[in-house]
Amino acid sequence: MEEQLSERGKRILEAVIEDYIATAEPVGSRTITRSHALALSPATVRNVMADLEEMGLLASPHTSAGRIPTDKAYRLYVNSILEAKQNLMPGKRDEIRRRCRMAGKDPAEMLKEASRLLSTTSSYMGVVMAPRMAANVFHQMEFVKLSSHRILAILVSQNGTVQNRLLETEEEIPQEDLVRMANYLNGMLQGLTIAQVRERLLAEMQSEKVRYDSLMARALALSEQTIRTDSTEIFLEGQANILDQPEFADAAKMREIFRAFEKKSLLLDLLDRSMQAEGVQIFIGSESPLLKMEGMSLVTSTYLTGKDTVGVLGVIGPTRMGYGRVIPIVDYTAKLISRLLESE
Amino acid sequence: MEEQLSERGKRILEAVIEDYIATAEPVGSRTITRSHALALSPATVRNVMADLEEMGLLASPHTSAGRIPTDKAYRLYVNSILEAKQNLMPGKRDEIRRRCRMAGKDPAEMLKEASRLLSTTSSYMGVVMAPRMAANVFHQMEFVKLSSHRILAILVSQNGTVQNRLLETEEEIPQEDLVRMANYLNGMLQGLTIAQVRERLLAEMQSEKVRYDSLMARALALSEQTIRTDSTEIFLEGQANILDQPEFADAAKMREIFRAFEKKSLLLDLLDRSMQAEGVQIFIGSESPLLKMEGMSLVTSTYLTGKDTVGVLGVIGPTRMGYGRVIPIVDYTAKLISRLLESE
DNA sequence: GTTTAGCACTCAAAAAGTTCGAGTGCTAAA
DNA sequence: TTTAGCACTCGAACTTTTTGAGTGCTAAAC
Repeated sequence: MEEQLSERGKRILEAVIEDYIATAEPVGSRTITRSHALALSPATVRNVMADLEEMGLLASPHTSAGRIPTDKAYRLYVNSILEAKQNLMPGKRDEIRRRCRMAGKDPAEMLKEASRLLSTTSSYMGVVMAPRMAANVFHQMEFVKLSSHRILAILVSQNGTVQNRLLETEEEIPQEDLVRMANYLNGMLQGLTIAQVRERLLAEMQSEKVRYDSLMARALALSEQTIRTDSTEIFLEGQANILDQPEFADAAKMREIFRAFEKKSLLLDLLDRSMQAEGVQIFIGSESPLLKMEGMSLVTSTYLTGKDTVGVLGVIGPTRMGYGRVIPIVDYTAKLISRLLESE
Repeated sequence: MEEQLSERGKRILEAVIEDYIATAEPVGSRTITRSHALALSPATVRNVMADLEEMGLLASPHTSAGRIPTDKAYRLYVNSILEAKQNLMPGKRDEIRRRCRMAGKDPAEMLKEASRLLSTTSSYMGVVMAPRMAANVFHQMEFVKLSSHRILAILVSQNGTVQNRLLETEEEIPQEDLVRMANYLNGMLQGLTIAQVRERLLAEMQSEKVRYDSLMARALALSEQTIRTDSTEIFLEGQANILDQPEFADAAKMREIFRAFEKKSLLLDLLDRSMQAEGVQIFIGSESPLLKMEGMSLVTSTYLTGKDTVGVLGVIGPTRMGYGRVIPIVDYTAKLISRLLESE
């Protein structure tokens, strides 16, 4: 634990990590001297590896197997990549752009597409969390009368996000009233964020003047119902990709993982956390608070859809993940999506 | 193949199927005499089983194993269940109703919820195909101006289905014009189905009078863009459930299945087919045209969301599925959804 | 003082060999 | 027609053996 990491140690550690990422097999001293042009004999490498093991950077599954990197080693490795700030290979960049057919899609669809994009280009799972509705800017509200007692409420945000809700009313409300209600609300709520809208509606419902205007009261009630829910959407795509990872080959583990991701609330926690900081962030295996994330890592980046509306997207894969490849993909995709979504 | 199925043969076949459904293990003559109160010795059962095998209803994986039912046997079995028209256990019925919290949801969300419902109550996969948009009845169209060159088009069907599309315009269109355009279109398209709307728009775009009214022309163009796509949505839920099925325990098979369902087009074909006929339909393993469906069966039923709008929902599980349980679930859910969705 | 060759040792995985028992088909008696 | 009896089959599960990649240590080489 004490000793400082020498330059040579660093190179060997890197070699182990890269080999392990490539093969998913414990890496032996021999393999390393062959694949990575180090002018060292296996014996020397062995010595160094023993040191690395002592430092908690490598572990051996059993005596006569090679070494595998620990989470601590991955962390070191990833940090050095992040520092280097590698650029995305131009080929990949083109691929991403090409696959990114977003024309005419509304934001929700675009995010789903982005998730799919992340999953196919990384060949792991893509995940995108939509910005909290609360941060969106109110643009317009509309009440569409479907039949005598059914009204469809449509809430449009400035960035094009649409939320609708089907409302059943006790008494029939005439069409003109619906229009007047919408006008009244649209005037009142212009330019507020959805969170502010919510407050404003509640405040307004308390106020004196509303007491005597049943139309307004009703308008407030309806809009309040519409805006009440704020379920953050998460788009998780490419789950089948993780089936290809040898570390999850056994059925029990697979099941566990799929079950874990079925409850999106876990994921939500994690993504929420990575929304705190800007830019690319990485959670490696045990660093994540999700027990079920054992053996998995998450590479995320924040993206913007407007001034204050920030969402998170990223890639989930095995801890043994091609970080060098994935990090730029996530980074670039986040920027691309920000560009495409930012209200002009 | 020749011989007719005797009453006794039928009972034994049924016993084999039910045991196999319960255990997923080949069923031996012994087991049957024990579990199903047949006053017969194993030897007799063996004789009968040999006959059944000859008829192509049973198969043995190898000499010293029990027998498993063939798809042909399942077909026979399922038909007899369908004839019997079992009712859903009242407990299950309550469970379904209770879990079915649909208040305030728009149709798309309700269908997704229904799919989840099917999956949890059956413990297989739930699948719901939304009715083709084309069959929906046009109710209203709305253009919301988001910024100078971005317009959000919202298309509302009579049943509450909403479809929106983000449009970029070359030149800025003033708000009043958007309102006039919407009014013009809404007047023209009232009460038509979406399919008819599409035709009508195209026809109108050809007509003389539009040539000289650029506003109308633009209105038509925008609405045509909005309505152009008709991607049928499919909601597939509970995929993790099939991981619990012993027959898919091995990783390769799982992967194959997940991959197959990732492309929803395959599923679409199959569901489209089952939309031809009314009521509960069953596709057993090899009967399905999907090669990948090997070992899987599909129980579907049509549902209605209006007069002519028909969708399909159902359960996908292993061929070795509890049909007696699943069929009533699917049947009842279809009816429930029809009731909830039918425009009052 | 590193570095490396050499060597005994370890241990999982693969291969080969055993045992076990559920299940069969056939025959002959009930 | 049914059933008891019995020899036979064959995969699953368990054991044993073999194999070889990999290790740690020691002592010689640089």
